[in-house]
Amino acid sequence: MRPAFYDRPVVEVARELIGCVVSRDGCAGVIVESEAYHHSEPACHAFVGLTERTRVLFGPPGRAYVYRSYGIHACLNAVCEPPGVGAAVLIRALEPVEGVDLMRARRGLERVQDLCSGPGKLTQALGIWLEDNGCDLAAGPIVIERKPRRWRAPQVAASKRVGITKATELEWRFCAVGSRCLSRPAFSRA
DNA sequence: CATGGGATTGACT
DNA sequence: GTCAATCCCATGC
Repeated sequence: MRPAFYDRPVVEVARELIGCVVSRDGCAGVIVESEAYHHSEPACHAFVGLTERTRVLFGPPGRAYVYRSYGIHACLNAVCEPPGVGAAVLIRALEPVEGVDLMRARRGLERVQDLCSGPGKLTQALGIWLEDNGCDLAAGPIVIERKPRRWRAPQVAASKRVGITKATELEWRFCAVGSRCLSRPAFSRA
């Protein structure tokens, strides 16, 4: 989508990204899990302010923020809200729809539900790495597009974010109810 | 300049 | 259930 889609409150964008499609170089998947992060709360990388690492987070909406996690993995975010506001949606899980065999080769696994069911897994499956940091999500190489018809109105559950130690009370995680490709089961409903 | 800690995953007890 | 891998960044001395 165009930058205007992302130029809104990050929690709103996180919810609406459920059902949208992420693609890169022939591999694609439907977003089934997302989380919102905002510079006003300490779980967000942008909480520390503008640094070299957070430059993209504070930049224009509609760009990819890709960072290294635990020294090993890459995680993909969509930057939201106007320039000067550090906010992004972490893409946590996809349901594979295209390029499944290439994803299997990259992951070294067979089962479709194991290919993209986690933030580090989906970047490996799609070939996303740190070089993609800052790329325009409308122009690529990583592209996010509107929902396919069958995903028009997925039932979405809200719950607490996963894997963080600060601001754990916020229910800023969103899941497509019933998907078998979530990183963890969805709990509460919204 | 040294150090600690991750928005995780997969292998192992 | 526990735990190591691995490295960049932010913090503190």
